[in-house]
Amino acid sequence: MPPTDPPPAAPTAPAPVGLRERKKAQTRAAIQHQAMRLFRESGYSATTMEQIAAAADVSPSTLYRYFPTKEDLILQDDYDPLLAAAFRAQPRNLPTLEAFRAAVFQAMAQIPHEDQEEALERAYLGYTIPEVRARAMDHMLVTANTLATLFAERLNRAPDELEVKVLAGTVIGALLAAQELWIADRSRNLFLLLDRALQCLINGPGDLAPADPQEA
Amino acid sequence: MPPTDPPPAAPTAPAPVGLRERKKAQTRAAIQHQAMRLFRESGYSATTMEQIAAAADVSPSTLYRYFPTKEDLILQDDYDPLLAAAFRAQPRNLPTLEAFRAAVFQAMAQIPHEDQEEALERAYLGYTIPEVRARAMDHMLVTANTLATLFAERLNRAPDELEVKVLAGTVIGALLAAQELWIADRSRNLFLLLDRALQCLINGPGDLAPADPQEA
DNA sequence: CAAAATTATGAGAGTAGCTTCCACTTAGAA
DNA sequence: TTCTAAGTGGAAGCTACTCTCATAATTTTG
Repeated sequence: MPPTDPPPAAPTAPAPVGLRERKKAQTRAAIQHQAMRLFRESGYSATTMEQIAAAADVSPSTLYRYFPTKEDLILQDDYDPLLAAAFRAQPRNLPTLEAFRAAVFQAMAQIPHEDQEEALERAYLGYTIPEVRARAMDHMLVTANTLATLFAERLNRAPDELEVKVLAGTVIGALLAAQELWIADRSRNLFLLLDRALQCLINGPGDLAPADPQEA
Repeated sequence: MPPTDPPPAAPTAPAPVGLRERKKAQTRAAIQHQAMRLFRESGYSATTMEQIAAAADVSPSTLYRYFPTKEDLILQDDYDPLLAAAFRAQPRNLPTLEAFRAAVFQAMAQIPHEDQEEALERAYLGYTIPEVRARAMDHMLVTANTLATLFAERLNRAPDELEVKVLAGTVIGALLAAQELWIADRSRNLFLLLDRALQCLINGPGDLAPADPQEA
């Protein structure tokens, strides 16, 4: 039911052991790296799949096997499982949203700094290029369902209960709000914005005072 | 900055007066109607743009002039201005979310029943076909910004304030939750689900009780 | 009412990404 | 070493989509 997932195995979860798996991960990384370089230098749409294949020293058919669509070159990563694990590890007495907020930061802390940089660059491209942004937004639906499942699990409720889904939805909405402000001014700290957005959900009554820009 | 919008004039807002405008609206409707029929009969991807053009009795180039992409055949409508107008017409003393809830139903009431049916069918297709869903989700961003502007206007705040954007984001999240439940079981009333989802936002503390499935 | 200006339409060729097919090579296991 | 399975490469086809220019219709103007 959820949207398309990358057929080839994800890069992180099961650390590659065999020689084959290692080469595969290597090829994937090389392709993605070269693609990002070309996008940076020549622009996304001006870069053809053939150019990327050539730069990464593989054939177009191989490229297509690793990244079924051009957008996947930007979108593919998989930090969601990391976040899920961090969330499950939160103490049960914490309110759901607080637990989520903590999980976000713990998960982020596990990602090497250089990978964070790259993820941010991909996030930016993923927002500015319409086709990619569309796919990225689509992935938000998957994330929303993942969140609903996690929340339901924690709350002893069904994942398809309206209230649970709404809660997950609001979190997604907060993420979007933070992301958008970051895109508008990338000198701001995305994670700080994210934290503040979640804080709005936590203490917010959902509604604001009409005129006064102050609410603590 | 917002995603691509349909270049040709929208069908609703300024009621077509001249002969030219009327013919244009007619052609647009014919194309979209034929496209939906073909999609229903043969499936989305199995239907080519040429077939649609032929069925609507126009040339492919004309088809592209009306609907720049295949997805637009499903996505194009413009009820957002209707909603905006309805929201602006709400009494100022109503809390923001309540005003929005009322606006949704007032706007919906203005849409002829048959058009509602068609909109629902398009919404369904727009969710089940991955490429289209991606574009639909992308449009959610535009809607989120529209909402932020409307809310900011009503609250005497800046539209790019985090709290305002978060509020708009949560509304989007609630809409998504309702839509998803409706997709899972289309015999349910989408607007009722939507209402309940918004209600969750209004009275919800944002967080739920852990074990008890009851909260009134 | 007729001519001019504006705008919609049609036809065609061209681009490029995605997708598929088949033959080949290479890595890992018995 | 031999068998098996998987990754790889080359080429071709399909189709969404773009661009240009000539033609036809509609509106406006004289």
